[in-house]
Amino acid sequence: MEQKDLMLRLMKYKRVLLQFKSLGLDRVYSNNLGDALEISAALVRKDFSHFKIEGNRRGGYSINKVLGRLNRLLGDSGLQEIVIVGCGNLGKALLNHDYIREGFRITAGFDINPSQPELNNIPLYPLEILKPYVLEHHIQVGIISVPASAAMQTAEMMVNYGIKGILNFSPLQLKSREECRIHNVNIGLEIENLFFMVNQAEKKSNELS
Amino acid sequence: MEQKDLMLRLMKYKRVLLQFKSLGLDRVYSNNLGDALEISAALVRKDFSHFKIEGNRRGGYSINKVLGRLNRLLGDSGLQEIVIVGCGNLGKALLNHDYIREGFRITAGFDINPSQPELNNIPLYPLEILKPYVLEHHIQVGIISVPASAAMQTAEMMVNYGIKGILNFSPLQLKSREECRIHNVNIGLEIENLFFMVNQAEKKSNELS
DNA sequence: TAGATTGTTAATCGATTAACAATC
DNA sequence: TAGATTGTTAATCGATTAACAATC
Repeated sequence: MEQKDLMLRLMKYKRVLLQFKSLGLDRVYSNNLGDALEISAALVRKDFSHFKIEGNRRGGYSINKVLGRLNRLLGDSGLQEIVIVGCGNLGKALLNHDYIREGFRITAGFDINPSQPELNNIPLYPLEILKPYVLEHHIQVGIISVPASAAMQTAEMMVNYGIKGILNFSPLQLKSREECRIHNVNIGLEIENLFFMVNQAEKKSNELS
Repeated sequence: MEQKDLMLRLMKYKRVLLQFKSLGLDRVYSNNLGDALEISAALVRKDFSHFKIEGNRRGGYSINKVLGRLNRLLGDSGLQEIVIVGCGNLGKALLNHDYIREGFRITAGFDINPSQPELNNIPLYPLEILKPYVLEHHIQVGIISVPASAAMQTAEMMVNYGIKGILNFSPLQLKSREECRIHNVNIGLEIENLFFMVNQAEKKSNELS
């Protein structure tokens, strides 16, 4: 959890700072960032000092300076290429979105049986092409949006072809391994969790009254 | 984090136990569950003992007994109804999935301009219908799958109509409030994070060689 | 019995926060 | 200077783990 949370925070700092900047601001205080991320100002300062991001004891932090440092830390590694395996509705939804601002670009979709040759200017290939494509383009990260029944073998394939990171949208929980990090986005679990918390909150407010 | 993580673990226990059961097993050991969830066996026992879920010092835990207890804890509250606001590709993808096994059901989709009257037997309504629908059906949880530009006002509406939990798929980070829990699923952030971790792992292996 | 697994205590570990001196 | 904010230390807090006695 630790390292992952910290890095997610750095990415969030970056996004918030870019927003502030686009609003015309030059400097921020630790408590501005704390408010935006819903964390304490102390934690912001701690994070920054951990990475030698320095501010001014009166004037807070220079947005540009912090952004520069964050880009170096997060690897301002240009536009990264990713692929999507599984071009049903979910895959198409992801293909339709423009992620370029977020630092990556979906360059191809794969499906056992693509319903169309391209979508949003991104080519859709049959699954057989995945291996040569990944090898040729040195793809490091991919998205799985196939049905649960195909998820395991899809992941297997992707790992075999050398993919190092997978975002898995299938309901099947996949395990990370040494050679490949897998993040599971389990929509059902999230909803179930929301219901639980909502019910909790209700119980609590009933107790009070 | 604390409570939320614990509850997510309980849900994962439940899912894994259901799988084990469907495989014909009767009993499990703490280390089976630990392996499945990628946590330590000690944590499993701790969680169980915290909720007075008892096992047998030699024979592990009875799957049925644990499941019974988990259902009571998690609120085996029948099939819950949820709605989706935003029926573009992502919304359609979610509408197409059958979540009944996961304990809830999407009963309606809403869009400023629905492209079709129904999908997967679920009616799609224009946004004006959202308010009466939510009130009449006592909807507690909803999904936001609208573009970033519409996300904030969509959430505002939903909260006003009395929705208590939102799963937000738009790239705009929304804040939870007292009256309504919001979970953000930020795909861009997840991918960015994967790239970071992949690069980290690479660096580390380069250092070793 | 011998062996294995639970249940629980105490130890560890790490993340977060409080608080305040340094300083702009 | 007076006031405000950083940078950092020490304290807190809570989650996780190690370890082992209890016991099936």
